[in-house]
Amino acid sequence: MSLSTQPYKGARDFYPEDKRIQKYMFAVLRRVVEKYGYQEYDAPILEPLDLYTAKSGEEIVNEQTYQFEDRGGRQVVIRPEMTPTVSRMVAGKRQELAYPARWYSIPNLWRYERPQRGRLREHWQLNVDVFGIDNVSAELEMIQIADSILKEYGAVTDTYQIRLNSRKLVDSVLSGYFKLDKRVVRDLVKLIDRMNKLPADKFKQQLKDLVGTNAPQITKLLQISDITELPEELKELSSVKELVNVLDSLQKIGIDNAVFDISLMRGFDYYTDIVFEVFDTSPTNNRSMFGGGRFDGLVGLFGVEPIPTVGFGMGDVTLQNFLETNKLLPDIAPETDVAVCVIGDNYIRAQEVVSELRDSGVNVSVDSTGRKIDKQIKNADKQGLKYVIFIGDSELEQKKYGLKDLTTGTSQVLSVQQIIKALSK
RNA sequence: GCGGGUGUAGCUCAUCUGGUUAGAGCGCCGGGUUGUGGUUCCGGAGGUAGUGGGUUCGAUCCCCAUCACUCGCCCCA
Repeated sequence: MSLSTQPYKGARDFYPEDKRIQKYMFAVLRRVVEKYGYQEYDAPILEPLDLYTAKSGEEIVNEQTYQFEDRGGRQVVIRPEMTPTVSRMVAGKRQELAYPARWYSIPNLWRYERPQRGRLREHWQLNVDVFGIDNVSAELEMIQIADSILKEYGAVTDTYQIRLNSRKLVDSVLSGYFKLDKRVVRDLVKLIDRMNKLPADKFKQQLKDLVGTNAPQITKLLQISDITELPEELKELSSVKELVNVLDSLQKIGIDNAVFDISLMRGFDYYTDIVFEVFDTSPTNNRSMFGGGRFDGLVGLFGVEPIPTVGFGMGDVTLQNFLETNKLLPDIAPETDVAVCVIGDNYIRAQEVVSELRDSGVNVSVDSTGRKIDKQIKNADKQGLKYVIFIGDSELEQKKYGLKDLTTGTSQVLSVQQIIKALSK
């Protein structure tokens, strides 16, 4: 029986060509987020179990996380999300942080479930959070960042859609306006969340079972596509006014693909107010690429005064699907700039030239195999390198070396300094 | 956790309703005389058909189990 070469179920190996793509994707994320004044943090991949049981649903923690008992008898979880961790960190230094605190991270997260398109067991997720802002400028900034990220990749606005809703609004409507029982509200929220996945008649039936005579009115409400279509009495709610404010502001700063979606719920209980998601509009990736919202209560779970927080997360798997579908991933060159073909027994003598190149910031790999030149060139080409340099007896004597561009097939004979110049542009 | 699909060479796939030594393209390796790849020509290696069991004179093909991949459901961080 031989060992399998496959990576663990639902997790990916990153061969150099894959890692290059990831590096590119993350570089864009970091660049944009840092432009907005966010600072990077990190934390351990392991957390104590009760960090999650304190605030998430039982099922998620018990059935969808990797847990174990460590040698000291502690219940440990491999982090399935970053939000509890960052809340923990902020709570821990609550007194000494400068607010608003703008933080980001790109952690790898694990969840135990069946892999499918856009959803693996291990993924990386950009987490962007701002702590200490209690007005909608924070929500606005989050959406602006999300939008900037996609634009930085070269995405055009009709390939994605930003959807907004408000937990407060939904709550006011269902418990206030329709006077529904708390338990009914909770079930209804879950049902609405699945609205677009259920067949229309099935949804209708379940809705009727849940809310009885209110069904026609709720159905009507769910069909609203623009926030101005809400009944007049609801428009007076502060939650509605805030949403209108955000939507208007987005228009003003040039983001015109944001819409109100009263059916948008998001799975987590910890959201307290405005929530948003960015959807990939291509039919092959019918998923939200990222989502977030306001969760003012989390930091307070650690026994300190609560801090208003808005944040969002964005997974690398759905993002990569989006980028691939829209052909937004460039060809990414390897880290190595040039391969040196050593001709004859000159490996040691070539070192001086190689060092000079490296000292000038050129990434150089040296073929020390001693095999024929055509093999050496072929190998460099296969690795995706753009240049090779030939170093043999005559070159070392004349201190001039052949520089060959493998993409064009042309070559020049140059001094080391000239090579450095040629490679630096 | 539940359901559908798939599993033949490194990769993409053939093997026509079960029938003798399972094929192709690409890739890989070697060569076309000694210091320049990608084209072309010649040659070559490589598969116990995911794994285990069953039916059959005979199984890549049918049945069961199992594993993996994949799509969807549940759930969604």
